[in-house]
Parts: sequence; structure tokens; C-alpha cells
Amino acid sequence: MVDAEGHPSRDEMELPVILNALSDPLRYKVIQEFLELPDGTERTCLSFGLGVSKSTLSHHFRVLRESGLVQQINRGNSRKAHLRREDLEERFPGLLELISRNPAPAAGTAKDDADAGAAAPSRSGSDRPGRATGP
Amino acid sequence: MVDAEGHPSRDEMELPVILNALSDPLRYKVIQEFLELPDGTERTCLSFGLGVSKSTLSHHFRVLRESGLVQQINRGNSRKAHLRREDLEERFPGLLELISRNPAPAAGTAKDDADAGAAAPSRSGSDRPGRATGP
DNA sequence: CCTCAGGTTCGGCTCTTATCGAACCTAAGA
DNA sequence: TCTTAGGTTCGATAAGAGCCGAACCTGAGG
Repeated sequence: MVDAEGHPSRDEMELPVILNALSDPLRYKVIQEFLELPDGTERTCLSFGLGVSKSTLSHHFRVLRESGLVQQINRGNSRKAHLRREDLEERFPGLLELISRNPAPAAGTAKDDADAGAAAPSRSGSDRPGRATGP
Repeated sequence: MVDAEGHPSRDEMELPVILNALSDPLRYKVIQEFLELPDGTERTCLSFGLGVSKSTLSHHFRVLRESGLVQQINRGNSRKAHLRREDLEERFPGLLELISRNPAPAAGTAKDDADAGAAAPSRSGSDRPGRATGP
């Protein structure tokens, strides 16, 4: 059963839900950063510097949390997230290795974005300009 | 470069795009069915019996095609699709095994959707009632 | 007590996606 | 040639996903 904070148990994780969580470039980047850190590393949402507002950040971490990719624990006035590495390895063996071997394309590497922009068709949901210009 | 029919080359495939294609339960089911068949099996879009209209089917196969998961070849009056197994194994080793080991949950069985609706939480992007009932 | 930093929730906005029907295209076959 | 089956394209529509700011909550630390 999903607990009060929205974490599914290991058996409740579903692959399409996890893949959906990973299909957003920001969330993909978060998981990738976790994979480069030692197991069990805890980080706050804001520490990733994703360049979005707090409410948007909260939304993305909710998707990650409810898919089962990360766990968030209340630590006093803050809230620390960590990758559920063991659960994921057990439930979906090979998934984390797949991600760690495939760095995010064009969203994280700023040096070749011009070339990537030409190669990537516009139809993918990768870049979302949104209302960055403001009202 | 993407060819005239929208197939990316092996090197152009991007994991988040593939994961996005797989995050839809219908498309996930198509790939899973391919994985249960012998390598190289060709099928028409309609042969999957997904219960959606032709135009919707065409849309889903376009997403699959443009992500790189399947290839569609003109065969006279028809168009046959097959899983790009070798390309996918080379580009993302472990991905296909991951899918074949995790059957789609509760979304594919149309006969007990009422029960599945009770079991699955409403928040996941798995089930889309849409306008299935029609106007 | 007050302030402050990290997160959540809410309302609202825009863009995308899944879906349909209708019209059209192509090649096989009667 | 006409029909037919498989697919595509074109609107249109409803739902969802990202995004924001504003208001709020919580606990640490002055």
C-alpha cells in the first residue's frame, strides 16, 4: 500500500509509471545525478539547481516519489530525497544501469545543443518553453 | 539523420524519447507483444486489436516509429511493422529484457477494467478513459 | 517571539497528448 | 474499373502535464 507520503512499496512499482517519470528531462537528470553519487546520498530538491520554481520542483519530485524512484524523508524543517537503489535493483534489474550508461542528451550538455537542436525533431516533449517570458 | 518515413538511425535514438514512447500502456503492450514473437516478425498495426480507431492507431505507431522502437516498411497496399531488436540491443543493452520481464499491469485486460479501476490509483497516467464512450 | 529556508497546496495559464470521425491515398484483387 | 483493406492526414475536443506566483506550513536559529 502507498504510505502517507505517497511512496509505493517495492511490489507496487509499475514499469510504465517509472518510465513515464523518467521521460521528463528534468526528472531524468535528477535520477542521473543520484546515480553519480554514493549510494544513500540525501539531497534537497533545491540542491539540483534545475531552474524552475519551487512549486514546479515540488510537482516533479512528487512524480518521482509516487513512481517509486526516490524516497523523501522529513528531516526537521527540510526534506531529504534519496534514490531507492536497492528496491529498484530488485524490482527492475538493469534499469539503473541503463540510465547511468545513457546521459541525458542535449538537455544537460550545453556545448553541443546547436547540433542537437538540428538533429532532434521538434515533436518530442523534451523542451518546454512554457511561460518563461512571464505575463 | 531521420529518414523519409521518420525512422531515426541507431545513434539518433534517445533514451528519454524511448521511455516516453513506452510510458503509454497501449504502446507498451505493442512492444511486449513483439517481444513474445520470434525476431523479425512483421505485423500490421490493426493486428494488435487495441480497440482504438485507425487514426489513433496511426498516431501511436508514429510515436513508436519516431522513437526508434519499431520500423515500418511499405509492403504493397499494407505496411508492416517490426521491432528493431538488434538496434535496440546495441544501443540500450538491457532495455528489451527489462520490458519482456515486466508485463503490463492491469491496463491491457479489457474485460476486468472495472476491477482494475478499483485497484489502481487514479493518479497514474496509465489509463486514459478519454472519449471512449463516444458522443 | 520573529525570521528564514525548504516544501506543499491552490488557482490559473498554456501546450501537449490521446482520442475520434471524415476524407483521402495506395496497391491488391475481383 | 471498382471495391476493399490498411494507413495517413486533417480538424476538433477533452484531459493531462509543466509552469508560474501567491499563500501557507514546518522546524531551525537567532
